[in-house]
This record gives sequence, C-alpha cells and structure tokens, in this order.
Amino acid sequence: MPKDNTGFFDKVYDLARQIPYGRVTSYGAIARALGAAGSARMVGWAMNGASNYDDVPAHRVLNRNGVLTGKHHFPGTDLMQKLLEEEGIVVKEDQVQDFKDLFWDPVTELGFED
DNA sequence: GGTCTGACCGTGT
DNA sequence: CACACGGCCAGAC
Repeated sequence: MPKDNTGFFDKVYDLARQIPYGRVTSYGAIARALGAAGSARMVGWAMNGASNYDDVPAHRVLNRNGVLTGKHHFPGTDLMQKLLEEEGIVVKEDQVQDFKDLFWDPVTELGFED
C-alpha cells in the first residue's frame, strides 16, 4: 500500500475539491477549517502537490487579499487567471474582483466550526 | 536527525 | 502606511 497520504495534505485536497464552481477561497480559510489555523503556509505547500490531482482546483485558492499569489506555480504565465475567468470570475492585476462576494468559506459553508 | 524553506496570516513598531 | 518578525506543520537536503 502506498503509505497513506500525509493526512493534512489529504484534508486540504479533499476540501479543495469541495470548492463550488465559480467560487474561490483562501489558504488561511482552508487551514482554519481543518483546525490548523495559522498553518496556512502548509496549505500553500500542499497545493504544490495538488498538481498531481486533476480534481483539485488549486486555482480557486488565493490568499486573503484575493490575489493570485500562486499563479507562478501554474504552467504557462496566466493559466491560473485564465481558469478563473473561464468560471466567470473577473481577474485584474492578478487580483480577483468582488473577492468578498465570491469568497467561499469552508468553515461557514460546510459547518466545520465546532 | 537537525536545519532550511514554503502558493500565508496576524501583529507590532 | 511600509516593513519586520513570529508562528504554524510538513517535506527536502
């Protein structure tokens, strides 16, 4: 057996898969939803390996400002922005417009808060 | 097995 | 308002 996933990573991927179409969330929100508030960096790092999963929309995960901080990690130059725009999300200057309106908080939407 | 790094976030000066 | 620093956890060397 391929030695189970790194627990935390698996949770991050699982949560990322639940991000609705046309919506975005932040690394911190995911971390907080997983009960690892403060370890948002880990979420970003986990996303680094998300490229290995076709069902993990890493492009829907931004930082708290709604900025495409990880766009440089996508193949090409503006693939991340392109993917978001295809979902109807307006991106300008690497920043999502109406971010707060498109923001999808897993804690609220999925009721992760205890 | 210790040390550095990382697609972040919050607070302090 | 701009910059610095600490913290969180896991992976790579």
